[in-house]
Amino acid sequence: MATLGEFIRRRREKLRESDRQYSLRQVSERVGIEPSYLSKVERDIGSPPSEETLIRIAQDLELDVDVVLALAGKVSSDLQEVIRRRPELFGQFLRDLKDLPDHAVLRLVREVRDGDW
Amino acid sequence: MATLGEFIRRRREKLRESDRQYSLRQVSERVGIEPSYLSKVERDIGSPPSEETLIRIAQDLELDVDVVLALAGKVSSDLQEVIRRRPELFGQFLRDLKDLPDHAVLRLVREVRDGDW
DNA sequence: TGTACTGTGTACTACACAATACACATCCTC
DNA sequence: GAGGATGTGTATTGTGTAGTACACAGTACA
Repeated sequence: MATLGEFIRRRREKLRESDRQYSLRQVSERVGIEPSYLSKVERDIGSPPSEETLIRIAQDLELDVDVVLALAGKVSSDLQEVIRRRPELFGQFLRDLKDLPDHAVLRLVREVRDGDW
Repeated sequence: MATLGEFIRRRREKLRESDRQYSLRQVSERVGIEPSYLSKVERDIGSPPSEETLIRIAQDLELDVDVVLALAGKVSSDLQEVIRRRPELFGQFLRDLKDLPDHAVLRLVREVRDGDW
């Protein structure tokens, strides 16, 4: 798995092949941070940006927010909120799901979506 | 719902009715923090303790760790880890479950526990 | 060939977090 | 009524977070 910095840099350079708007400076300007800071982020120097900044970066580069946050060692605050509202329920549930293979979890996902809840 | 401080204080005073070992000072000593700090925590003054400290408090008072962390606005780092390992999968899943009533989630919990996974 | 843009290095900073240290007044209880 | 235990007020602190500011060297291109 890539680091946060590698992941962002690769994506930005990919987008830049077909669109000059994706230089480090232009992205940093749209996102609202200093170019030197984005440069550091892309080289994994220092602590990763805040959740808000990571979300803006992910959006500008059309990346999955949860994946970007995960690479930064974070969990989106709205997901945390889901757990905090019912800590016993979701705490236990997640620990039960922890080691289930993807396909088993996906089966549950489909069940919830199709079911008559 | 009670605040973190109220919740801890009530529990400690309850335990203390039948066991003098649960004075603020004695709990703080077992937990490894200053009495004045625990006093502030119980009165919701300042920012809540770190995850590690909250876990030790919860264990000393025999409280559910996830509930105590939730009252402090936190989510246990091992639960966060579960999400960070598979952010797309669990991100979507949790958002799907967000508004499901308890009984429906419990049905899923039982399914996972009893099922042939 | 200069000017405009590229990414990067160094120094600095404001703020929040997670506490400690210690004195103080009050209360049991023997 | 003396000594220890109880909870609390005030001041202070070290560490990490999340950046900014700005100068600098290399590259592109017109």
